[in-house]
Amino acid sequence: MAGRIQAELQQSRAIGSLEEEAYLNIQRTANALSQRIAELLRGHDLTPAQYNVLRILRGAGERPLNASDIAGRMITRDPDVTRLVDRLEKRGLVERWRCTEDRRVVWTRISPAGRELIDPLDQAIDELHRSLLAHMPAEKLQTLVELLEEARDGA
Amino acid sequence: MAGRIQAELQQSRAIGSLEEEAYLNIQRTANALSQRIAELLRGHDLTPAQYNVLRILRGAGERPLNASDIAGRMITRDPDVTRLVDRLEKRGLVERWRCTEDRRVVWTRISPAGRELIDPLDQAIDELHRSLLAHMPAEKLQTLVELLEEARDGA
DNA sequence: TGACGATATTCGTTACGACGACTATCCTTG
DNA sequence: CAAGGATAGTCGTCGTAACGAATATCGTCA
Repeated sequence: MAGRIQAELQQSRAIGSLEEEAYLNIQRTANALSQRIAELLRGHDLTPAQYNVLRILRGAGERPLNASDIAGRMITRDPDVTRLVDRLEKRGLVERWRCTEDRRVVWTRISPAGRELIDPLDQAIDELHRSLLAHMPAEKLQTLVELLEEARDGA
Repeated sequence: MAGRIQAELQQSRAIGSLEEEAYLNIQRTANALSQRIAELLRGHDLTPAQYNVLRILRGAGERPLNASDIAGRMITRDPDVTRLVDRLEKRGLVERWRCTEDRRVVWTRISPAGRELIDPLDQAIDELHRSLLAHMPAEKLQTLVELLEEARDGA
């Protein structure tokens, strides 16, 4: 019967596998949640990627990081980090200088202005994270985390 | 003790809430899985968004869709559909013509070439979807789907 | 020392997705 | 029928993320 309907609609994949349904649900959920984060950050003229870089740099404290370090802590490739940090430097949120011992590397460090921008944001982001999933009991969240980790094992 | 370490590293949010952990896991998993899909499609010179549009159009059969229809079935906004379909038209994968009754709307339909491109792809995509999550029993996938749906309820 | 491979970054390009603004067309309503 | 609002689509712009290629520098080893 389902096959009949599928043939008529010419949508042979309309009713997909459980695996596909899981895939689509992961994508939709990731999208819905990240939009809310982006929305909050937009009010402070930051994109999620920029906020992410600033947090990574702040996490390193006074110790500067190079592009590969930053890329390694994100999912991003080195080439993209350059331009991402370019924009942050242009706004004075990070400082960059070339390493004198190894002139190939460029050190990057968060600036005081960068800190001033993201420090007050932490609490808001943390609260948003919590509130987005506050309707779920901890036990379910724990299960969700475990299932997602397991899901990634195959990819 | 944990607070001590956090203070030293200046990473006050490094050890986040369970909600944040869930959020990050959703993002990472979505990313890991969609990369594999994109990889497969790249071999056929299609992006995920393009494949998505073509499947939507094929699903409509002979009946053409306008930009709002297409946008409504994706997460995408109307303005972006225009250019997305522009590229598909340039490659002859879709046909577009202006509606005569209401000259504001532009009908879009998948072309024979478009069908020929995606028809053989369906099986490969379906198999990839399955194989990416094949290591998880159906029961866990079902739980995952339910938890993700519940997670979205808050956003 | 000089050639060669490895490493770190930058540059060029394309596509996507978000924002807003603009145009064309239709529809209503006075 | 004309004015104004609604609708459908397009255009301009930016930032991100992917690809590959190019450049600069370093380290090694013959």
